[in-house]
Amino acid sequence: MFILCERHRGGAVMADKFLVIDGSSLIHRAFFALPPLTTRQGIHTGAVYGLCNMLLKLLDEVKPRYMAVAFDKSRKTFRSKLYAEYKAQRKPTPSELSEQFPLAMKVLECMGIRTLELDDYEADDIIGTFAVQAPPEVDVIIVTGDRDELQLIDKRTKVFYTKRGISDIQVFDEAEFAANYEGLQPKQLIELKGLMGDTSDNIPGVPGVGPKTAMKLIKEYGNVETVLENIEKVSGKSLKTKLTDNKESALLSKQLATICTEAPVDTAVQTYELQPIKEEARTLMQDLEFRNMYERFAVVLGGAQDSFDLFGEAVEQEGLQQIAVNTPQLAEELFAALGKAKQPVTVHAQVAGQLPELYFSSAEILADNKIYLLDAQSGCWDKFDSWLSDAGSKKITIDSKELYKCCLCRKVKVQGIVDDVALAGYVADPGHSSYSLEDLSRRNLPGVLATPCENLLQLASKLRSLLAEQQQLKLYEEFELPLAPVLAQMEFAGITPDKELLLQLNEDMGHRIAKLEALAQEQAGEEFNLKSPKQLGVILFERLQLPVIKKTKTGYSTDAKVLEALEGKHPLIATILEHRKLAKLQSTYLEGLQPLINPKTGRIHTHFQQTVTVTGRLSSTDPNLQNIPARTEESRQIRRIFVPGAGYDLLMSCDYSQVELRILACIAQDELLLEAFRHGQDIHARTAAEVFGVPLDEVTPQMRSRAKAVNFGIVYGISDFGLAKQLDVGRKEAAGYIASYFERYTGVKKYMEDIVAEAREQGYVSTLMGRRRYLPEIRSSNFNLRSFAERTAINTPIQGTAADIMKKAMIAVQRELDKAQCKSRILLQVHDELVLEVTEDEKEQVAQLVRTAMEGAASLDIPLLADVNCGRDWAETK
DNA sequence: TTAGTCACG
DNA sequence: ACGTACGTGACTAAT
Repeated sequence: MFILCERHRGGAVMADKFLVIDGSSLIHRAFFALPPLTTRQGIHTGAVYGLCNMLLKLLDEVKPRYMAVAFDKSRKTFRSKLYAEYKAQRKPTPSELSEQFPLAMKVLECMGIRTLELDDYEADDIIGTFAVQAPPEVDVIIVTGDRDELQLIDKRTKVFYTKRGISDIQVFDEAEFAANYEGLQPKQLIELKGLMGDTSDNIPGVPGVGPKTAMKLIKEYGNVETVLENIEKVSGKSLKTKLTDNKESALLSKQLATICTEAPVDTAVQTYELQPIKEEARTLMQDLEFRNMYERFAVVLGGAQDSFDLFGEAVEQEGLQQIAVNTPQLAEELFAALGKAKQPVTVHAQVAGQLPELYFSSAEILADNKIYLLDAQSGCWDKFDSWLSDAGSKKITIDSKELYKCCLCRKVKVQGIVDDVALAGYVADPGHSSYSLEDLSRRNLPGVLATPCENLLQLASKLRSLLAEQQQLKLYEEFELPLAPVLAQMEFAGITPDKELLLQLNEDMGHRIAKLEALAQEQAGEEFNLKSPKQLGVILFERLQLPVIKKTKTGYSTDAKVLEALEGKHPLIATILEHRKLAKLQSTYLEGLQPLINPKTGRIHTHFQQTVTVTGRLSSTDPNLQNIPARTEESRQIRRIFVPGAGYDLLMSCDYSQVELRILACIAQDELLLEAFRHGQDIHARTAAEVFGVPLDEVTPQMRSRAKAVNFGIVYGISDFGLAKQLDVGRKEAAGYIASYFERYTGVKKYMEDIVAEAREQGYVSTLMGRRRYLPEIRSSNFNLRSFAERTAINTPIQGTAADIMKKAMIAVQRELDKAQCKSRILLQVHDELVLEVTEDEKEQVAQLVRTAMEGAASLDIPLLADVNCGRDWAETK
């Protein structure tokens, strides 16, 4: 979402960062530190691969606005230095190393990152020039494996120095430098070098003066010149002689060690601004066999990503003209073409860098061998807003949510999207892992690989007829298609975190974890990584000889169940359990959420995936806001982080009460279950009464909790083993519960048998709304596979129907909010819960509206119930 | 990249 | 006589 990713400009909160990389020293480091990776053609790529990985990390962490990579042009001294290392380490030859430089430069340039080299200058000098001449409002960060460059540190210039290898970075600013160099100024580094010299750089210095003496002298006199003026005051006769005899050498050495800050390079910082990655980089990465590298860069730099492959390729292959709409004439031309289109127009939205782009095509436009590209910077976009929001102008797309979002940035509500082929493909068969244009075309248009526009048009018509055949058109048109704009609104809105609280909780958690770590080391009697199940296994089961309860494929199991069983046998166990819990909370929720707070909006914009799950549920990623802790009081504190944003007063949580069991009752037509719900009974207590054969008012809390587990188990496709494990009772006892359950709930029992038989016959199961899931393995002769498919057959109609109902509810809630022109809005969906942001004055109205919409989303034989709660944070809404 | 672990409904 | 609850995503270590 470009508008949200846009950098702060003017009145910036943070200064722009200029990342200046010493390509030579890093390649050198990487070359010797990393495994000698080669391609099939025998090209050494290890060092460049390492450099790329490092850049990715830097881009991600530093988020620079500008970047340049400097290389040494004259590499003679460099080479001789390398040869010694080569002899010592038996690594690839220096000539192979020198080949790394042009390769690295090629890769960087291909990605759109500027590289620099200059005759008669070293990388140092180029870097020094940037450090001094970059505009004062820019922060400069130098990344290097060369300690000399520490002399460039000043208020706005930091050095990331790579210690051994390239992954271990030490950050030097003025304070860190002082701490490492006994209080010297960074600029005094050259004075040190002037006296002690540097053999690897052929700087002679004063023979016989090493780091210790040099440091002492410079600390006392400040610079080489003053030292030389005061030779007679220096203690030690031989030192006096050495200094006297090497005055010239000392002064020359100082000069040699001084990095030039006036190299003739282009210092106009704008020309180093990072750009979205160029498409050519993809091919080069493939040639070099760098897996995922292009995509990883595309993520940090921006640029076309996967689902658009086909567009890019087709444009080239077919010799189509891609027309960037950036003049009023071209805008007029496109506008006319859109007006003339008899068939729907295909629109593809994507975010390149920070800007949304729309690609337009249609059968007619294609006949002219054209594709139009419109971006937000062109100044022509306004003209198309009305077309985009005109319901009569039919549009076909893939990923309509992205299109909605791109236009929401401009406050335009897109209408007239008649097809989203990804959603169509997903409804037709939700079992695939990808619904990209390429994969959809491969699966549904065998042998036809045309232009993206043609593929979209063909896919839309083909999938439509398939859906009609499968009686899924309604599901597609009335559930999935209209849900997309609702999700777009939710993602666009995002949810506000209380950043202060987040940092506070993180700090507290950090202290608690540190204490536990120390305690664990003490209790174990040795140091080990608590986060490593493997190391922990060795400690527990070999050193401490604790009984092995469970094994995994690779060794001992150390999961919470196992640890709980061992609790009490050794004090370490309790420490580990506590540490695990806290470390999880910290890394996933406290640390993990921070980078996902959008700097522009200050909010967290999750992504709701509409084509991921096999059951029809949504999923949430980057971050996953559907698994924020809730189950224990302590972990629920994390939910306090989520608060109403500016202009809102409360969060409102609306959740369905027992949807899945209600749905089970209806699908199974089980009289007992239906009756329980009709009478509004506590469903788990009622189940307990039935299973344990006692009157409702004699059900104990333990009986109720067991019955609750039975109810869950039923929905999952119960087994005595699973239930026994869950309840921590014997298998026979669990089997007994199940038997008595089925004795009472005969409708449920029959449903389970029938649905498995139906799945076997048809090859799929369906939800009440006709959503299908194919289960080919239900006919497998492999017991495991078949059993799994059978449990799935039982669960999917229940989970899937619940998902369908929630989708319908969301569409209704959004419609009603819009109709009533409410400011309040939906932010999150957590399977059976909606979270909204509301204003105090709309509170009652919205509560009423949401409850009505949710409870009316389906008419079953029994009523649906939704509970509504408000609070000043998410934890309070329970 | 995979396996283990654990957060949610 | 098989070996097991359904559906997700993120983080970490180790390959």
